[in-house]
Amino acid sequence: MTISEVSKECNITADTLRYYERIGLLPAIHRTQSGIRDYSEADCRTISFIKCMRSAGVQIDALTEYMTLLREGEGTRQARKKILTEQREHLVEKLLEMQKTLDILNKKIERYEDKMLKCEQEINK
Amino acid sequence: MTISEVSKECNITADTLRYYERIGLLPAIHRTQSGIRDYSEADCRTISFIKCMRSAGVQIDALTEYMTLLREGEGTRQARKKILTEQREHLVEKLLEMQKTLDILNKKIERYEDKMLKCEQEINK
DNA sequence: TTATCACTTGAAGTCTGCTCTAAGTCAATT
DNA sequence: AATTGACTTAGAGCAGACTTCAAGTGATAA
Repeated sequence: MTISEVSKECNITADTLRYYERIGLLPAIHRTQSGIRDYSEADCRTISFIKCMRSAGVQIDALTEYMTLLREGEGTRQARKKILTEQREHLVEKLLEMQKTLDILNKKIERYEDKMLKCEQEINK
Repeated sequence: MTISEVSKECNITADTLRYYERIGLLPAIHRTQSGIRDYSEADCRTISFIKCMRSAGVQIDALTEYMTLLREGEGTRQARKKILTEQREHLVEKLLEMQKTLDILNKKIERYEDKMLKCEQEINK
């Protein structure tokens, strides 16, 4: 697959894909004779995974570390698992915090609704 | 309250507090004769609210807009409510996305555990 | 009185994560 | 043969959100 195909399929710009490769988040992608990137199915799955993690706020550094270990093979399984569980913890923490914020927002919005209702009643008296 | 007291209480650096004031997210804080910031209880509540929203990823721009409207008074109630409900929608969206990511992470970690278990069994044969 | 300390300012610097530009290559169509 | 269009590169630029710096003020403790 060419960069633009992957870009469309994964909804990620070509610039970002090249950027990810440059910083080592993606491996060196296979090229055609003319030097054009040719992404494999596995590359696509990797990209989807990265996109998912990034959209949830997982830092590029952590992902890069994980991907690097993955390329290093079997011996790094423990280390990879550790990264994933760490990131899971961060995620859970963030989720709780956001839940708390959502509660506060809900209450605030409710108060706005109450106030507006009262105003209307005042007008219709 | 001085900037350092607020800084400690709200767990936000003095630099950030000054920065927030400079960009208009916080109002011009009352000063002592010698020009030192003197935060009120209301200021503190505002700061706590901002901190909460920021930690959930609400953009400074949206908060600034909200705070500006708040200072403009009663006539801006509708507009303020709109901002809050918009931000709530963003939050809910993000929460769902993160939940999805968490599921994927959980599955991936599970697979690591399975594999490791199998390896152990292999060794103990 | 001098040193210390918390505060002040405006501006520059930093970090993360892209995003864009300029200049060029290559393959395919007109 | 020339044009089109998708690709390539290195490197610059940008947005958001701080963070640090340099230089200065003003109150208080030794």
